[in-house]
Order: sequence, then C-alpha cells, then structure tokens
Amino acid sequence: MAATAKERGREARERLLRAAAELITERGWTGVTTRAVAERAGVTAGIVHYHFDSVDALLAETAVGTMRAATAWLETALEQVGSADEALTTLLAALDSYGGNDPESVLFVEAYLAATRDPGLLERISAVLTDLRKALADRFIEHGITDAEASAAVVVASLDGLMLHRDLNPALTTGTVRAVLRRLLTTEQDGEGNRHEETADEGARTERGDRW
Amino acid sequence: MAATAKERGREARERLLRAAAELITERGWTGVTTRAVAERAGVTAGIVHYHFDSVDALLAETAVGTMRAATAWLETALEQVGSADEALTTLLAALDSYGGNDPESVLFVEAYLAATRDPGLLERISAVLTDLRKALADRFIEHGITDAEASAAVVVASLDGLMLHRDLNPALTTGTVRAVLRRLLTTEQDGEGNRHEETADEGARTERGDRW
DNA sequence: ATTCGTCTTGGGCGAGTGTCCAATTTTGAG
DNA sequence: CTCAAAATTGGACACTCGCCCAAGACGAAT
Repeated sequence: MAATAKERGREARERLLRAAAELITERGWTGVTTRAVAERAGVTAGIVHYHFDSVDALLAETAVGTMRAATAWLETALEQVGSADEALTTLLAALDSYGGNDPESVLFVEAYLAATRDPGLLERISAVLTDLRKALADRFIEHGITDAEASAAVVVASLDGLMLHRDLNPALTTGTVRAVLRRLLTTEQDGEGNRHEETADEGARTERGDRW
Repeated sequence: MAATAKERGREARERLLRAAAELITERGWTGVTTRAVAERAGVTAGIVHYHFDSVDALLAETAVGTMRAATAWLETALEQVGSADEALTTLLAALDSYGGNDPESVLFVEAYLAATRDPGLLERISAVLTDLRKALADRFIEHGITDAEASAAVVVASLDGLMLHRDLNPALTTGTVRAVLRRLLTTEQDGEGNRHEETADEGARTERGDRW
C-alpha cells in the first residue's frame, strides 16, 4: 500500500472539509460550489468528486463533523462546571468567543435549514443536538434545577436564536442575556425568593464589553 | 396611462413576490432562480427583470415584505392582550398555527442568514424586528415585568431558535416551551413565590397535542 | 525494474444561470 | 382611429454549475 499517498489524500480530504465549512458560512449552503471549495483547499476541482460522492455529501459531512466537534468540546466543558449558572455562562462564552459574526454558529443554522430539505441530514443533526441537550440537562438535574430537560432544550434552542439576532440588536450583550436566561432556571426551594444556588460569580465573565 | 395594464402589472409583480417567498423556504435563499420564480408565478422569465432590478432585489423585497406583514399582524394581536402570559401565548400560537415546518418562519431565518452577506438587507430587517421587540416590551412594561426590554429581546430571539429546533426535538411541544419561557418573566413583587399575575389560563391553548 | 494501488490532473459534457433586448401585444388617452 | 406608454414575449448572450473520465504521477510492494 501507499502510506504517504494515503496520508496526503487524507490531508486533501480534510482541507476540503475545512474549506467547505468556511464557504457555507460565507456563501450559504446552496451557494457553495465544487470549484470554490477546490480553489480554497488548494486542489483541482476534480478532486472533490474523488473524495466525496457529491457536493451535497461533502456539505453534509462538513456540517455534521463541525457540529459534532463543537458540541463535544462544549460537553466536556460542561462536565467541569460547578453550578447551573456556570453552565449557562459556559454556553454563552462559547458564542462570545467569536467576533461579530461567529462562522461556526452560522454553519449550525445553515445546517438546520439544509436539514429541512434532507431527511438524512436531519437525523444526523438531531443526534448531535440530543447529546448536547442531555449534557446540559444532566448538569441541571445535578444542581436541582426544576424541569431540567425542558429547560435545557429551551436554552439550547434559544442560543441559536440569540446568535441569529445579535447582529440585529445591538442591545443583546452577553451580560444582558445571561441575566434574563438565568431567570428560567429555578430550584426546588426557589419558592421563597427566586434566588439561585450561586450568585457570587455574577459579573465574573463580563469583564470585556463583549457584544455578541 | 393604462389603468388596467398597470393593474395587471402590479398583480404579476405580486405573484412574483409570493412565488419567491415560497421558493426561498423550499430551496433556500441562494437556491432561488429567475426561471423557477417566473414559472411558479405563471409568467415568463423576462418579466422578473422588468419588475425588479435583480434576483437579489426581488428576494430582499419579498423577505422584508413578508416579515413586515407577519410582525404587523403579531403587533396588533399583542395590543389586545391582557397579561404578559397571554402575550407569550400569542407568540407561541403564531408558530403553532403552522404544520411541521412553518414556511414563513423558515423565511425569517433564511433572511437573517442572507442579511449576513447584505448590509442593506440587514438594516431593513433590523427595523422590522425592532418594532416587534418594542411591541412586546410595551406589553411587558404595562404588566410590570422586570427587565422588560431585555426580556422581550431574548423572547423574540428565542422564538426563532425554537422554530429551528422543533424538527430536531420531538419533546419541544408548545406547552412545554410555554412553561419554561414564562419563568423568565417575573414581576416586582415576585420575590415571595415566583408566581405570575395570571396563572388561570394555564393549559388553555394546549388542547390540541400540538407539536411545533 | 516492473507492477500495483492510490491520488491527482485538466479538460470536456450538457444543463442551468442572471441578465439583457429587440420585437410584439395590450390598452387607455387624444 | 391613431398613437404612445406599459407590459410581455421569447430568444440570445456569456458564464458557471455538478459531474465525469482518460491520462498521468508517484511512492510502496514484489
């Protein structure tokens, strides 16, 4: 067998995946073309159909892979969290870590819309998000949050919505959103005061004037 | 001048706008073509560039027009609302009124993503959503909701995120979401119990097993 | 040195794209 | 009836699209 040839092939394949991810956010799902992907990856156009069955197959694999990587990172980050508030902060910080228009988040939404027209893609994406929801719900359960699964589902969905709206609404700063979202997290003994288990780290991560 | 001719022209123009709106949700923003729009509108392809400067101009006008109409309807609906909970119910019901994949909501998201690549479109869309946010915030203020503007902004953004996720998560029913979202609406004297001004109409609109 | 498997090249195919425009039809105004 | 404005037609332009494939490149195995 050809160890080096196979290796180089794998590398080209991965460059194509990365190039496709960039182009999805830049041009939109249906706006990504064979030749544009090839050019950005530094290969010729013919290569694309050697490594992938079709452009749609390339886009689907790119999207699922990118989403899986991003959520896997989030899930391990959530494991090291000491309170429900901190879990919320972790999620918001992930969005915050990018500039005005986070390319990775845009890819998420492009993938959702593409899944609208591709049942196979829908199923693969559902699996990715189910895992993320479960990871967040587990944290919520652990810290006694009421209605943990439903709360986690709404929070995860809301994050995507907030991402879409951040360009449309200058007032949507991380700090503001955090203050609102934490209200939907309540604990059992929350009846007398709506206070949360940990309010100490209030403005801990708001040091930068982040506008996400 | 030609009154009837002008009238027919106006009608053709509006048919093009409606056809474009359908195709945006079916094929995605960048997947809409001159000829497809013309065919669905029942006119020849040349007409498109008689009534519109370009395909992008047609798409932008379609999106802004559709969004403006939808939000205007919502805004008047919100005016006749008697409590903050009822405002929430009104918004959720708007999403709920459509089947598995609401074509109008998908158009919203397609427009957001398109606005990512078109500053002019971004500005027009921002104006539409600012009005909707303000209408909701006014209701919240009227009924003593804490942090009204921020809460309204998060709710409106979350709605779009929930729309995207409803196909990915069978558990996201209207009733479940409502129960979670209402928690982020708190009033001044909410300190002793986290109860809301009106809890009477709890399951009022959940009669159908709606899955949105 | 020859064979083999893998990857890569570059060009070509038919179909589809946005946009334009001269010619034609429709229609109300003079 | 005549005429000009508005709306429409159908075809053409120069590209770009996804996909395919014969031909070559090149290191590894024999």
